[in-house]
Amino acid sequence: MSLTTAARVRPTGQDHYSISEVASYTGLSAHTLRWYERIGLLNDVHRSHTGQRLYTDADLDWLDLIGKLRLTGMPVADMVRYAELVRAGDDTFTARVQLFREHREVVRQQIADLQSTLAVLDFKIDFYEGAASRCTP
Amino acid sequence: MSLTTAARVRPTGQDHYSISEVASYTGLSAHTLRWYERIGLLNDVHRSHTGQRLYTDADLDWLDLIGKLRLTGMPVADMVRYAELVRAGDDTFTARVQLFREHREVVRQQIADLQSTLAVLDFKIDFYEGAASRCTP
DNA sequence: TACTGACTTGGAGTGCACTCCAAGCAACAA
DNA sequence: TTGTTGCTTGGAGTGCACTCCAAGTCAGTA
Repeated sequence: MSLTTAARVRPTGQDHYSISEVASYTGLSAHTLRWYERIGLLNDVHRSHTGQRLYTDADLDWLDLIGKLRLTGMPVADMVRYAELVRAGDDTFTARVQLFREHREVVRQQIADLQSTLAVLDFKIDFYEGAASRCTP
Repeated sequence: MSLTTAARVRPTGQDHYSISEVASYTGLSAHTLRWYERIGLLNDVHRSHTGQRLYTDADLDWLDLIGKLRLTGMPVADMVRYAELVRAGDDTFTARVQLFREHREVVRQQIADLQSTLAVLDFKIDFYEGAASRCTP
């Protein structure tokens, strides 16, 4: 759910990255990157003359955003929907902002839920520590 | 991920609730409640003379806790592990508190991730609204 | 030339957390 | 007596998000 041990550095600013460089940067597997492309979550990636994928900085920016949304539990289908809106052009600004507004509420609710759970965890930990200290005074 | 339209009220304080009452209270389905019991996430539930489940207030308390942990994305297997520790008795206090400490860090990281996403969403929404207001001044 | 390693594909497989199904039983209403 | 409702079971099915596989291509090195 969090960072991997990958480098997470954009290799050189060369604006064309191999799939393994992108995998290492994003923490996604090469499999997943190809799958994202297949389902339309990523625009068709440029190819070298031998057919290998060359990702651009714009692709990495997009993957950064997707990664954030994914961390919030947004379903892949919803992210694909957003990708389609972006591809459809500037007429979809209203739809996009609405999608984000709705998702912002979801995220706020999640934060509230997590904070309430955090309170419970704190309480439980205090309880168990209190019990332990009473057992070993 | 959040509340359903269910009642979410403990019916009467009668200390024995049918599976459908518990389903309505917790927002889980009756299927899921039986499944939780089967996998050991819930202790064996008391039965009526006809074999129907009668949940106690203690069961509801437990389900409240499980629900909190579930909201934080704790895997069911980990929750089962905790349930086993509780069943194993007071010798497992240390293990339990360690489990909670570790999970607390996970939850804190999730909150941080969500807040960073929230900032991105705010930025995107401001951007799209700015663009919209420039188009329709 | 032979090998290694990184890449390509479509389709099949995996793990998780449910979710449903078919068949059956008990209590109650018309 | 005949429904209807609500419950029971083990096992099979579902949807999601990957994850892997087999067979093949290409570039670079020994």
